[in-house]
Amino acid sequence: MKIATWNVNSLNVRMPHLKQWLVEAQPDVVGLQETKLDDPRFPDADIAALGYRSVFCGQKTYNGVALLSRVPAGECVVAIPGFEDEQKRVIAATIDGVRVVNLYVVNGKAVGDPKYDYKLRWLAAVRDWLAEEIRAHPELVVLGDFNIAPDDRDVHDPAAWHGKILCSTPERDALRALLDLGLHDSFRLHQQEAGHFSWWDYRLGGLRRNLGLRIDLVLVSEALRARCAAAGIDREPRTWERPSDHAPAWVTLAR
DNA sequence: ATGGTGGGCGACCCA
Repeated sequence: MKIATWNVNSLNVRMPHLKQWLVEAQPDVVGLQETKLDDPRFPDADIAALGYRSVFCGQKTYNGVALLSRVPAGECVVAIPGFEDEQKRVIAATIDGVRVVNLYVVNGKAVGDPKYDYKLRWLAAVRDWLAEEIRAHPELVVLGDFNIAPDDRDVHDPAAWHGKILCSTPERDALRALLDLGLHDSFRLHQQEAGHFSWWDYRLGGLRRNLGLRIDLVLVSEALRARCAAAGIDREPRTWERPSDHAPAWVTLAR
């Protein structure tokens, strides 16, 4: 079972990319972020033609998340319980017996910005929610655009990024609090090397100069850890014409 | 040099 995450930065623009990548990568489950489509505009028929069911929770212009799956998704949840939030950033469902939570974590803009405070409050609410989810569903995958680079190996220039947005200690502590629920960064179960990234800024020739961060993660619960056979990042779609600024990240779970 | 590119929308906001 191959499970992936991809921030597509507008599903309208990126449908051709998504199609090509689905054919090539053959994932069983995909969490999408930044679809930027309200629900009536979600292209579920086009995606069904590619062999995937869709559940989705979107809004116009900003945010928007979806889960695509080969088999039907059940028990779908589209908000953090008990947390007032206008922004469509979460969708969870049970697929083939695995609970999958797809997050589009708040970017935060800059340390100290009001959006940064919202990011930390949002992550605290997610932590409380996931504590309940992992209790109810021990076989849990939490994936998405976390907008946090877990440690300095995940940053092209740790000195330049030190303390900055996506790398600050409170953000990393908030991610740590999620991992402390009993989740593992699947990529680091298989790869310890620095310099593997999932996002490159459109500006400054970010991809060409490899000015990247690894902020797109697939976390697996302890109960799934032994089944986690491989993990990786598909850099290639980032090199295609008119790409998303993010690359897909994935994990395969053995039966 | 506090820049730059991209998406969506509608003449700025978000990343």
